[in-house]
Amino acid sequence: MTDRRQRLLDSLVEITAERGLDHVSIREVAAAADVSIGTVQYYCRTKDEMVLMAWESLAEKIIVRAMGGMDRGGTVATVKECIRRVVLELLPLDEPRSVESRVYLAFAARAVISAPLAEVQHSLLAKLRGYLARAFAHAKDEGEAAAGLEPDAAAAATAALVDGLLLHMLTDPGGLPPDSAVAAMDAHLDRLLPGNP
Amino acid sequence: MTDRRQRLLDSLVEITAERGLDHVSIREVAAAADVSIGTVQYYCRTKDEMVLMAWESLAEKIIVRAMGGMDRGGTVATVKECIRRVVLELLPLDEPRSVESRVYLAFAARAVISAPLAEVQHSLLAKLRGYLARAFAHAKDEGEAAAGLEPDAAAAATAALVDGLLLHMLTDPGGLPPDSAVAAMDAHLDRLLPGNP
DNA sequence: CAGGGCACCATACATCCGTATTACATACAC
DNA sequence: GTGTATGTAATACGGATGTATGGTGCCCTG
Repeated sequence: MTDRRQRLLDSLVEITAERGLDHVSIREVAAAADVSIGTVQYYCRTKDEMVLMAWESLAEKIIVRAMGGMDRGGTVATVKECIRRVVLELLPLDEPRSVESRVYLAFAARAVISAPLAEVQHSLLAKLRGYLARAFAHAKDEGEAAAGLEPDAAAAATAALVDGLLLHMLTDPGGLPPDSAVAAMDAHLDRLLPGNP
Repeated sequence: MTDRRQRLLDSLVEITAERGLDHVSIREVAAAADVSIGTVQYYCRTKDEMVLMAWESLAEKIIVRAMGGMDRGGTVATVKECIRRVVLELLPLDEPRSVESRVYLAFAARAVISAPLAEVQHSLLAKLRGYLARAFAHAKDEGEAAAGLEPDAAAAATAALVDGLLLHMLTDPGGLPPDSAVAAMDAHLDRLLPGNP
């Protein structure tokens, strides 16, 4: 079944999180998943295809978890709280999300060079920005937004801030501890959507 | 002379910008700089050392240009304009800065894995945040800042936003064109430092 | 002029990589 | 029962990589 394929992609993610995307090889993935090289080749014709499939799999997982974040934990009072949950879900605030973020960053960095990977990144960011833009527009309708707020621009800035905080948390953990990152995000949202909660 | 060493590091940067940090090899660098493998080894004992030296060289160049940005172009009216010049200097808004940003991102992504590279990144971000924090503090003293602005937090958020915009411009150019990135940065600064210019 | 250090080069070696090929099982079709 | 598809494995091959080694010209000092 396809769970064999997924185990291979999970192994790739694991290796990438621990040692970086450059240390990923067919042999390493095969060993980590405890299968032969031939089996890896059976599911992924080429290494580039394997990396692309893993990236698609991870991007899907990220977007599902982030978007689903607003549903969990009962009802939400304000649009701001809704947005806050989504973006905080994307930051490396615990071990599993740290793994995910490290791999996300590795794939994103490679997307600068690889067109197929860039396509996945484009789709991921488009969904995130789209969701945020709708949320900001809704907040504007509800009168929760700051004067003159443009939903699309606010969405682009918020998405960029999330990834910037993620980048700095991962590459300079001493300079930007988790608390500061969350505080920066909260201050940003407070500026865009003033109000109590 | 040491210009030989610098030519090697420049070649490494060039290769990284065009094909990514994984395609950097001693042979490729030697060929790009039109020297022998042995010469590369003479200046850099190991490949990791070569990459680290290139990263240190680039980080220095980036910080000098960004900090120096406020001096160029005559006097500056406001603190906001001063900050704006520095951060816009860091975005990939033309070819040379696009090259620089691509390489910066490649090094930053590797800093997640490599401690020596992370140290350089920490130093780079500390200088940037330090400068921004002093600027925000100065703006606060001058009464140009929004109510309740905390210089350190504003600096961390601004630095993160710059790198987030950089990341999205490079990995999803279709989703975040240069104009939108500049607009997002301007809107961010307007929120922190309201006022005419 | 003798000699030593510096900058540079060519080559060799072991290792790892991506991929292709071949073979071996099991299961299901006819 | 024979044949065919599917999943898994073992191995081979050409190429690239990091590094070590030995050698060559050249300048400078004595």
